[in-house]
Amino acid sequence: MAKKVDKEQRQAELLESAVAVFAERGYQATTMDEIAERAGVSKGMLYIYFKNKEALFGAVFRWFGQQIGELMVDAIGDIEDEVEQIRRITTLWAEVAIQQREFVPLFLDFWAAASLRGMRNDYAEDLATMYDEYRTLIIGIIERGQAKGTFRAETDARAIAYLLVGGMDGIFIQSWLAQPEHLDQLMQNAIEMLLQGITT
Amino acid sequence: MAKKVDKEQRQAELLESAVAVFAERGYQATTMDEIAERAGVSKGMLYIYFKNKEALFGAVFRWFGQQIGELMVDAIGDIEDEVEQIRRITTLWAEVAIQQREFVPLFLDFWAAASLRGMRNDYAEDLATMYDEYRTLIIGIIERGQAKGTFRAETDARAIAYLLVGGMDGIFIQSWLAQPEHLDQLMQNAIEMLLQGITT
Amino acid sequence: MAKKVDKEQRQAELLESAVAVFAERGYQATTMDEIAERAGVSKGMLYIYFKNKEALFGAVFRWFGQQIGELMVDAIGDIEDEVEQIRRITTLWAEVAIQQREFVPLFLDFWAAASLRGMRNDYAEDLATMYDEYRTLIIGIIERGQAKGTFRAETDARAIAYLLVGGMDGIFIQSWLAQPEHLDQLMQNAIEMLLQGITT
Amino acid sequence: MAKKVDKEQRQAELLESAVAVFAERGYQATTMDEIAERAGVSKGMLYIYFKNKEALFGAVFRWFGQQIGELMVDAIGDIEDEVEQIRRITTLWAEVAIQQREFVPLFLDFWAAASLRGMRNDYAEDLATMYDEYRTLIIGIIERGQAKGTFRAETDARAIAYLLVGGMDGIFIQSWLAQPEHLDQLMQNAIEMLLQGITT
DNA sequence: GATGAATGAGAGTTCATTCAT
DNA sequence: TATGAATGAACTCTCATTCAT
Repeated sequence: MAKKVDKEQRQAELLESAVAVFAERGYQATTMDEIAERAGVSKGMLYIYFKNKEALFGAVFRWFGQQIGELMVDAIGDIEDEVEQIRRITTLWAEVAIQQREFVPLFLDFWAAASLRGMRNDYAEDLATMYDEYRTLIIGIIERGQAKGTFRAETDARAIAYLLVGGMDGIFIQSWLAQPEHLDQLMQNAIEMLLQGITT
Repeated sequence: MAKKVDKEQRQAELLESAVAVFAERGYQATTMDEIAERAGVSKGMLYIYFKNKEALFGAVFRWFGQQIGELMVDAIGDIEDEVEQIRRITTLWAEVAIQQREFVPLFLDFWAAASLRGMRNDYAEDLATMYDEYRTLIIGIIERGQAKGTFRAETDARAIAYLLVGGMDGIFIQSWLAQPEHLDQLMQNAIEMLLQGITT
Repeated sequence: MAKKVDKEQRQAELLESAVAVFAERGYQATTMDEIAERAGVSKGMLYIYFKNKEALFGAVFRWFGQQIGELMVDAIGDIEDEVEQIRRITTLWAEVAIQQREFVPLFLDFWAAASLRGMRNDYAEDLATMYDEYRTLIIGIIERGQAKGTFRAETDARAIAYLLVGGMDGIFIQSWLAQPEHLDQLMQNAIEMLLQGITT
Repeated sequence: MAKKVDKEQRQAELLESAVAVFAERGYQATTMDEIAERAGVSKGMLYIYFKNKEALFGAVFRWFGQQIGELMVDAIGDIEDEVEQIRRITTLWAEVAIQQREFVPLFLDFWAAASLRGMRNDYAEDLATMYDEYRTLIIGIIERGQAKGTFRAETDARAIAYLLVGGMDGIFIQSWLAQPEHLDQLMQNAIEMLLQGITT
């Protein structure tokens, strides 16, 4: 009886349009008109599904984090060896950095948004949580590797997790700016040297 | 002839105010009124010293890059040992990340700005140049270390430079979000493990 | 769907208000606020219907040109005799100059606008086209008159058109400045003498 | 003892610079900075010689009117025949319109300025006076011609003056817009036909 | 006298958000 | 339910004018 398009699907469509426009223009330069137009709905519609522009951005933001988290978990799902798992995650990151190049500005916007606006928003918290999950994933790998004897016992798993997650983010940015020819090789080499430092 | 203060000093004052407000509010949320008020001058004054808001932001940006570059060069100036030089740079970064915590949002804004607005701006280029200099500095250290036999000959100096510079940026962000208790220790540990992988 | 009034009517209303304010104050001194207030709408509304102030002025300008063109064509519509047609056009001009006195400044602004701003605007072109049409109308009358033998064969129709159109414009301005008591009589006399020069 | 440059000469220099810039940019777009720079003096200097921007424009305006008036008087100075005098004035106008093409926008600005700002300014009055002088000059010619029998007794000298002055102004504008190839010929033809109508 | 740094009121323009239909 | 016309606060930027030096 009600409209055919169910709410969830509609929301997903709006989100998709928002992602595209935010990535193209950046948060500030993006107008609600543009998102509505891209989604093929009225502007008023956006305000039914999302409280305001910032909430829409927040939704995009969380959706993205989820996607990446899933990718990471998938990437290591069927691999036993911990060293290989670290390698896979790195490779995944390089792939994303290369293939999804157009979303880098979006990430930078996420970070910028998270760093501001004081206590009002919860971006910072969301982002922190998101990264915490990534680090926890890596810490788990390292610790399992240590239990097996693959990684040195004295390795500071938390430090490695920070360096890896941070490093990959940094390389993300750097690659966007510098566009090195063999980014994937570069990242792989970097990780190998780090692995050399922590494997037995 | 001039009225009160000399032009260079006045420009520096305005820059200082701009840095403070941009760091507090972010580029977009910052108004020229606010900067002028903070500097204790009229709004029109800003437009005498800087063509427009973006140019002012650009000036802040370049000033920052210069500061950090100088800090890095100073930090390793009187040190002979290459391993120690790497450690010093890392320590410096940690110090900056901790002590200048309020400027992290500014950097995120720099990146966000650099990633957008197409070909119009030259932030991206400036930023790329800046990071290239940092990397060149590190590559120089590694290569000198390799010549001395401190670092393994097969070490990919460029990859290390990317990981270090990117990694430090990443840790910068991560530390801002997560506020780990012993960030400096964490970074030091991470670097030690990496050094273990590349020293002979 | 639409809120209250239909778009075309709304546009016409805004145009009307704009005409009034532009005529009163001149292009530069007119503010968008003032136009909006006169129209009883918000300032933002103006920007929905017209891209910017200049575009609004351009619309006013074209609307005016159209009105006058129509008046001229109407004025000679049901008249056979060419001499009489010339007289009618002159009379019309005098009527407009007298009755629509408040719009003279607007015309002067059109001209001033057309003469400036380099290639960016197309006022000059629009204005040239508009006047070309008026001249073509007059040339047509003269030539038909020549074919009939009413006007001398050696009459330079184009020169007459220039003198008439230019002359009327000039008289327009002059009358605004000097406010002669019997402008219509004056113009009629002038035209009669010119007609004496070109009729057989 | 005092400065070498005497006040009058200085004022004339400033005026000259102002004329050039106003003609290039139009009244509104012209900045006091630009005039000062062109004159090679400080901005403050301008305000010593002219009360404000409008006063400067007014001075330019009156200076121009004077120049043209002198040109007209000179043009007919040594000519006896009234018909020829009319022809000379027309020729002069054509010459000015062609050779001083860059000043047309300035005139349009004069007119626009004169037509606005209510009672505040005296442009309108100045302009009216100026044109009145031109017309008086022409009326004088016509009347002398009538006295001699060159022009028909029933000719309305005032109407002719209006048509001529207005017509020439109009042609001025038209020529600026349309840039006809043989403007001088065109104007001459027009005047000849008019003369045919009024000569015996 | 002469300067030009400094002012600040005021303009055009944008766009997130609302709400009558 | 869905729309998109309408709002208006807020922003950037300009420039005539002043006045301390």
